[in-house]
Amino acid sequence: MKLTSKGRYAVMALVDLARFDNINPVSLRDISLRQGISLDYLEQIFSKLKKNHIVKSIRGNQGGYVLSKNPNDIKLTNIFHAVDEKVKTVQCKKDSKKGCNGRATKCITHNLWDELENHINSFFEKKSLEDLIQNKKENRING
Amino acid sequence: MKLTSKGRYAVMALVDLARFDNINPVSLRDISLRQGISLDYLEQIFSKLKKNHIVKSIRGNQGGYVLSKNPNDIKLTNIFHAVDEKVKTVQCKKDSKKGCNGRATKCITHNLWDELENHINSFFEKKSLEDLIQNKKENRING
DNA sequence: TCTAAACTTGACCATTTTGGTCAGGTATGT
DNA sequence: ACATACCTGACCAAAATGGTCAAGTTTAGA
Ligand code: FES
Ligand code: FES
Repeated sequence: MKLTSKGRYAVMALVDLARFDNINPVSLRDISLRQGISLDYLEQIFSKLKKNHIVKSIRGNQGGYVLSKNPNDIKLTNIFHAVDEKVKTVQCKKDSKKGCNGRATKCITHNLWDELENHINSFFEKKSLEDLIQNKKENRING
Repeated sequence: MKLTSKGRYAVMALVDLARFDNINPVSLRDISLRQGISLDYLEQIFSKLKKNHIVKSIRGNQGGYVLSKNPNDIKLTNIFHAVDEKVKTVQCKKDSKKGCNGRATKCITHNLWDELENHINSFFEKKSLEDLIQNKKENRING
């Protein structure tokens, strides 16, 4: 079970973006340099974030991206959903009665994996971008 | 983030095994047929389970595998650890002060991923094989 | 108006991981 | 002796990952 870089980068980039308080658009180039993420890869990620209305783009010189919502309204769930980072504990479809590999029934551990999936998703539903900035501020005060 | 088949199969197979109450050894062939898992693949998995003292093997005719501990003492953590199914939310080493991709410091979201990892692992530490058999029995009574 | 900065799109690709298969063994109960 | 079942290790195809590369389009500002 591992978290892919795409999901991790998406959150990192948005936290970086959120720190600038939406006053000026932030260029991907800046995020790329600060966070050490390939610019080309960031472009792929932000294209998806934009399609999912998490960020807005401002084209042209001095352009860049801004958050399109309040950081409190952007949950990790939304971000992960936008970049196709899904939690998958099973291979069989939820709505189907069939099991994995096309077997006739669900397997004996099926409930367990459902529980696990819910357990993980609940973490993503609770955390918002705001929480991550808060932590940042706390860290700055404490450190 | 997905759970690999290896981890899923390991748990499935052990639940199957645990249902037979350790009286007679259970052959991988039987588990393979009942659970729909390739025999050759099961052998790889059980080799690791054996090395980690989760099961014992009995060779020869009428041989097979038995649990080497009480189902209550076998947590999902132990099983996953045995088959190298790890939870990895980051790429950087925990003990190192360096960040991912060999960067000098940890990234701004590092704490978050640590939290996530702990959140997931806590699920695996709580659940034992016994819990899964219990559920099975309950299901049989209720259904 | 021209140009550089920055967004946009989509094809492409090397490496790694996954989820196995295959071909041989070896041990042991009957 | 022979069938059953464990054991070992090599091998492999397909998918996912984590990008790169090329060729644009849009717009601010000189
Ligand atoms: S997880 Fe799909 S059938 Fe059990
Ligand atoms: S996760 Fe490795 S540096 Fe942040």
